[in-house]
Amino acid sequence: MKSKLIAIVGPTATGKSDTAVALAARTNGEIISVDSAQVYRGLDIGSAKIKPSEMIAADGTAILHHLLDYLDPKEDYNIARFQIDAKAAIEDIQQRGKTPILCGGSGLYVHSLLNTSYQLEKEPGDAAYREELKELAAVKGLTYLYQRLQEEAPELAKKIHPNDEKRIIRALEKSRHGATKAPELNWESPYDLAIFGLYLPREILYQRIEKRIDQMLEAGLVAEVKSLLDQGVDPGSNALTALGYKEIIGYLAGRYDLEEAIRILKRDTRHFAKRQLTWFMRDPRIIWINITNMSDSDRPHKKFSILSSRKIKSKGEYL
RNA sequence: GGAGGGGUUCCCGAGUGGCCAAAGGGGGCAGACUGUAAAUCUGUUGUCGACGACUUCGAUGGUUCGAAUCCAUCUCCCUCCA
Repeated sequence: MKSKLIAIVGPTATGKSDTAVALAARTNGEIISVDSAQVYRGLDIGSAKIKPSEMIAADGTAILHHLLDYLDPKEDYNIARFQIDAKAAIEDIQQRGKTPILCGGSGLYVHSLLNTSYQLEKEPGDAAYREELKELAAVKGLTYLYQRLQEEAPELAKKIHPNDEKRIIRALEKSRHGATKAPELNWESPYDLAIFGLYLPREILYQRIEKRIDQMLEAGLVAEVKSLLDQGVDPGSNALTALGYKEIIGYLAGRYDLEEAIRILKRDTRHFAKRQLTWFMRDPRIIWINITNMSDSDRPHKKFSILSSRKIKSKGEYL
């Protein structure tokens, strides 16, 4: 018998965090953040991390959050580590008799938890070899690497575009450790699963994104980035290449003015939201909820009542 | 008032007689995605009953078998001189 698990997904700026808190309060749940930027300490404003005060539900229940703020921004991170950490958190929550609620917008990370085909432990990483391949790409050209991949692991090469350096290198890395082909995608979940997607029409979504970015600026995003830099975090680090950070860094480095940085950040965030949408729309298990006509104040409640009463519109219905 | 430069597809910007529905970039839209994923990469972007047709390169008229490209007039913008 599979154990129960709830997930709240959707593009950025749709109010996933609030919804998850409201839901957790009613389901005796704890929240696991599925977000590649919010794992870092000090990335608060730009990553739109939930504040401690917001972790208290309307009825006063304090909701526990996992996988937030547990990494130094100087550390590198990856999906394999995330999978281990998140699975441990899920198990921990379940053992205490609570309901794990996944909440986040990193599509790949969500997949790695909810699809049995993601057996990352079978595909070890090889940092040294990766560096070597990067060198090779720079010296001999990407085409050379791609051809090498085609010879070594044609099945792997088939799924990768010749321009996609990161994936070519990773595939070569896998091939060296015995992989010959990519795993099949499936929608089989290890859990008794309910995934809810928060949906907003594109136009409204984009408005909310812009508004949220303006608020981040007001809340001191520039100062946050400066402080991270002052702490010696490398501008090219994993943490600082996140949205909201790399754009402000460009401004601080004098590559353009603040106005331009904001423009770029808004644009990049729109692009990101689209990618998130593309990712989640593929997943046939997601139950989509159109939250257009819910105001900010009643959103958590309404969202919750929709989720709990199961008066849910399916993807097909609202589209 | 005089001299010069320029108005190109959503935007920027190339194109100086046919190979131009028009390079390139941006933006938009769509997609991929299994150890950097808020990353990386791809496709598409005048209209249509669509291996063809139609409309487009400030406007109008002309030259030519053929024009975004040449000529004339008009119009708007920019620079310099007065």
